[in-house]
Amino acid sequence: MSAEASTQHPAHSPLTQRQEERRRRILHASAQLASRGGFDAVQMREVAESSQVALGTLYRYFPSKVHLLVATMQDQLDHMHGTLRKKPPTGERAADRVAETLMRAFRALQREPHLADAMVRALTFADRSVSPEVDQVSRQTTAIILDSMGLTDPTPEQLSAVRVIEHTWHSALITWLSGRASIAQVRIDIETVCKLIDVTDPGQHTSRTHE
Amino acid sequence: MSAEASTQHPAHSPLTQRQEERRRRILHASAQLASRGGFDAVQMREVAESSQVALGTLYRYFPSKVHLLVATMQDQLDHMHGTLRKKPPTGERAADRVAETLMRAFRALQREPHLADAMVRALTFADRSVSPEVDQVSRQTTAIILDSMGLTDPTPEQLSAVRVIEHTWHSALITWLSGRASIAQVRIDIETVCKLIDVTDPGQHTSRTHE
DNA sequence: CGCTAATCTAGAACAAGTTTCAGACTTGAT
DNA sequence: ATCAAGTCTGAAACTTGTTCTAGATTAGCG
Repeated sequence: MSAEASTQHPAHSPLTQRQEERRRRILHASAQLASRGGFDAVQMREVAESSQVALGTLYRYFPSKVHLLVATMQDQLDHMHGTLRKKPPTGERAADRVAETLMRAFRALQREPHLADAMVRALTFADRSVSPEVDQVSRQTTAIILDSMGLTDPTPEQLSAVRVIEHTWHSALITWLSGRASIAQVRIDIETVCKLIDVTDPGQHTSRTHE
Repeated sequence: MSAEASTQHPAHSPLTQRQEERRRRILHASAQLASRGGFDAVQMREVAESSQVALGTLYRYFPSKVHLLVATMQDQLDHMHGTLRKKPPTGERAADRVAETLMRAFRALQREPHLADAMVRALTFADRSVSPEVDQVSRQTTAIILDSMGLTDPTPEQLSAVRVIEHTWHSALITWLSGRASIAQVRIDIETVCKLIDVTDPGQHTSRTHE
């Protein structure tokens, strides 16, 4: 409950270069193994070996497998946010742009379904001990959605809609990953939930100034 | 890939009475342990011991911990559906009734937060091998929501809205269970997503014939 | 440079999910 | 009642996440 814990994590004090490199190697190995076989294929011993780090060290950097995978997700999300920024969505209405952005993200995940599996399963399986990290992922996701809406100063109603969109996004992803929903179904769900954006702000002409 | 597997599960042929009793004992032990300490407290060895069944037998009835917990959820859901039926929601509009029903279910879960944790974590962590069982839970949830709407013959749009509501329900539950959202926040999310019901069918006077 | 604290390593050990196996018990059909 | 097939039991073994330990290495500092 206290502000910051002990000297456990190297992340708390600025990392030396070698530590930064270790951290990168670990995340890379994690993503690589995840890409192969999903959540189960990310075995801590293998991650340690692949990244040329002792098992104990791996656990010093990431206190659990879930922490590691959530950190991997943060990493990938950062990457994706950058990519999405470069090609902003083109829809007229905010709802369309959000749906477009999420479907674009979804297609990216489809290219590495195993990696997606590992990350999303970790995210939803995370318990309280991972809350800060999961929250960070959530904030990042919110930022992406708000970005695509072109909003800098959302109303509480809009924030609620975004929250629900995120819920739907995660859950729809899970149903797809576990083979219980088709890609088409995911699209429908996303498009459906995006209607909420228009509901929370029906009057506003949310089309962007097409530069 | 074939229709039905080998003679693995006793569930496939009708159970004898003793088998039915064993199954009940197992589910009871599972729920009991889950109520104590959530997902982690449901340890297969303990479940086996509590229900006076050999470990191997437990695995014959439920091929994994996740299968067991999802079955536990089915069980609890059946129970809850029965309870909810007795006191139907009273709201005027369909959206209100759905929100009321879900909040009622939510309050029930709050009474056994550890049990809720075990069941929901299992549900979202389930992989493809549990798809049929998870699907069953999903159908049951859909039935509860449609019931509360008072619909017997929903349109595709309404079904989409219900899907999104379920997504939100699961995901909001997870954020609450992992301490990242307050009860108030969950209520807001549920109420927000329930607006979709009105969107998918704005004209219709969805108030029930108050008998 | 030489010291001290922190970090890293290799490897053993532990915990809980899952599998396996030999033998005892039930069940159903004849 | 008896036999065969299927089921249950108890216990050991195996897997993978996690923790622990003793010693080597590194980093920061006087």
